Amino acid sequence: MIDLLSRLVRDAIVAATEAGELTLVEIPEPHLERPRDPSHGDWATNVAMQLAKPARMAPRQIAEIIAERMSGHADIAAVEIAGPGFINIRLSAAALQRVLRDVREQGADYGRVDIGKGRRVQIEFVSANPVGPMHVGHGRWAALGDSMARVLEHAGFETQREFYVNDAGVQMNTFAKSVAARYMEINGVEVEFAQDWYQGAYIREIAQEIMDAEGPKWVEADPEARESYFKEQAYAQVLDHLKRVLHGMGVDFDVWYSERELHEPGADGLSPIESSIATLREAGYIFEQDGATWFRTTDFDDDKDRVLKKADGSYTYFAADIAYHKNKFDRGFDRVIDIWGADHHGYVKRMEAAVAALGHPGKLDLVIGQLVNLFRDGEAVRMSKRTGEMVTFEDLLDEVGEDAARYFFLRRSTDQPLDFDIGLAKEQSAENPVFYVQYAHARICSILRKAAGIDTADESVEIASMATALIPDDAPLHLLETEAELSLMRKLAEFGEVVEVAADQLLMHKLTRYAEDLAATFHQFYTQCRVYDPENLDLTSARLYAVDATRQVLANVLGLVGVSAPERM
RNA sequence: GCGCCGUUAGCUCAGCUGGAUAGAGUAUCUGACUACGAAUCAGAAGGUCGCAGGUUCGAAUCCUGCACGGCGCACCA
Repeated sequence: MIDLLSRLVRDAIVAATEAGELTLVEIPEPHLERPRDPSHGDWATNVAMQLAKPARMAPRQIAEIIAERMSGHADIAAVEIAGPGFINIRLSAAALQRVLRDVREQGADYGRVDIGKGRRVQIEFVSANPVGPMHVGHGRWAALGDSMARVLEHAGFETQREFYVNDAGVQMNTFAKSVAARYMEINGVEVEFAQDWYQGAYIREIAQEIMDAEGPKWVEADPEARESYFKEQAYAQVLDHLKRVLHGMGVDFDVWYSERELHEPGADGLSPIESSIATLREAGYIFEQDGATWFRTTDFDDDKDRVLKKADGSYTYFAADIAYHKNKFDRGFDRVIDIWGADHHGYVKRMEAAVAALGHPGKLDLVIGQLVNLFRDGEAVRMSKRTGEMVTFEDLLDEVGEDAARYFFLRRSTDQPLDFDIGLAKEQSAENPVFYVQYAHARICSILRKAAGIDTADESVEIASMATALIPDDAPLHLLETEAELSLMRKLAEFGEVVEVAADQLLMHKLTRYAEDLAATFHQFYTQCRVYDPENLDLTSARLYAVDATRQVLANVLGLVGVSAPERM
């Protein structure tokens, strides 16, 4: 719709210029926006104000000329000039009614846009270290990244979800030592447990599982052999936990990328890390100093240069991450998105430097999400990974459920810290927005069942096909003309723009906001318009048509959020 | 000390690349179910957009400075 209007405005300007009514060298791309105030119409443009200077005419006079040439189109009910020179456009009822036909025709595909044009984008998110259970912040990234993938797919991108597993660092050794020590304790052997090892109770649980499976035979084993065996066992358990929890909330990764691959020599004898450093060296960004190998990130606006290879010969985490990102681009992605917690934001500059130095400037989007603070009954829940005092994400899911968790995580803009109130998320009341939206969907299904004479308890009926059979294709939609009906259709028409903005700017909270808007608009419509009326079957079928379209769009937006659209609650 | 993010109604937050009288939800008060789901709807009240300058036809939005809060600032990951 916006494209159509934009073209109409532009055509009007071109025509007026050709007719000599306007004197312009260049025709601008008109900017259309939705006025805040509904009395200003469905769309507005300030193009007349922008043209005032180049055309050397008063904005209102230009607006008159454009408006004159726009009116008369079947999709436009009115074109008005307002204020200093705004052109307010009101869509005709016919244009809005056509939206309903689009929804019915396109179904689950309604709202698709094509800003991606088939480009391949990879989204890397969560990427929790495999040394402990997922925490609540990881849950937020999981919800965010997965919805982002869904939205980008809806916007014409080919997407891939990837989890980077940091399974190669010293932390893995610390992790192994911690588990081994607990194992020894279980077997009554006194061991020293270092301050900086993992303190969490889950370490003991992992040790216990190994104990249960294999008995005490590792007590007498060579400490190194024990550690390396325990490392792999514990790692496997944690990875399994991560996959299980993520799958439980509907998040499935296409690729689990192991950092270890980056340290393995390839066909040319060089590991990916070594060869990516070689690439940077050829490009002239590498130097040696104090026995270490450095990457001159200050060439790219970083505060200081960064070490890639330490004096002791080992590589930094950053070196591995450079190799990893080189690998991503080598795999042919046109665009790469990383979602990081705010505690890693200090890392942004150097990563951007690396991607630019590798020859892919501008292809990396770093989304920095603020952290999650858990509250229970107004009290902050204190957590520390080090001391092991924590509510895991799995605990939270068990308590509030996947729908509430995912919905709450997406409700705030990502650069806003999230205060997550466990009590509120659990509450099944109007205070809880996820129920508000789901209720609208369930209510619609109930109306449809009612109109079709189907008992609410009958779960054998598939709503969508039932509705298609119930509501005729040629329902007299021209009967839909009250304000409540028009508002509903306007809101449905907005969905594509929401997808476009969410995809373009990676703003997932637009989805939940729209979902709540649409639900509210529907509830208002419902209050004012009786849908099922045996005395007026024409109007009934037209309204059922609108109601079913609303059901479809609610299902679509909830699908992007990753939350279920229940048919009864 | 430096950097990033934030500061908007009592509370939690929107405000789309500068636009018209700054919006929702919630809390408070008042109304609406003997017809489709009241987990709903309608109305009232609630603001110095942290502070001070600047840019221009026009600023919550852009620039500068300051204040407050969160998070970072390793040859850790």
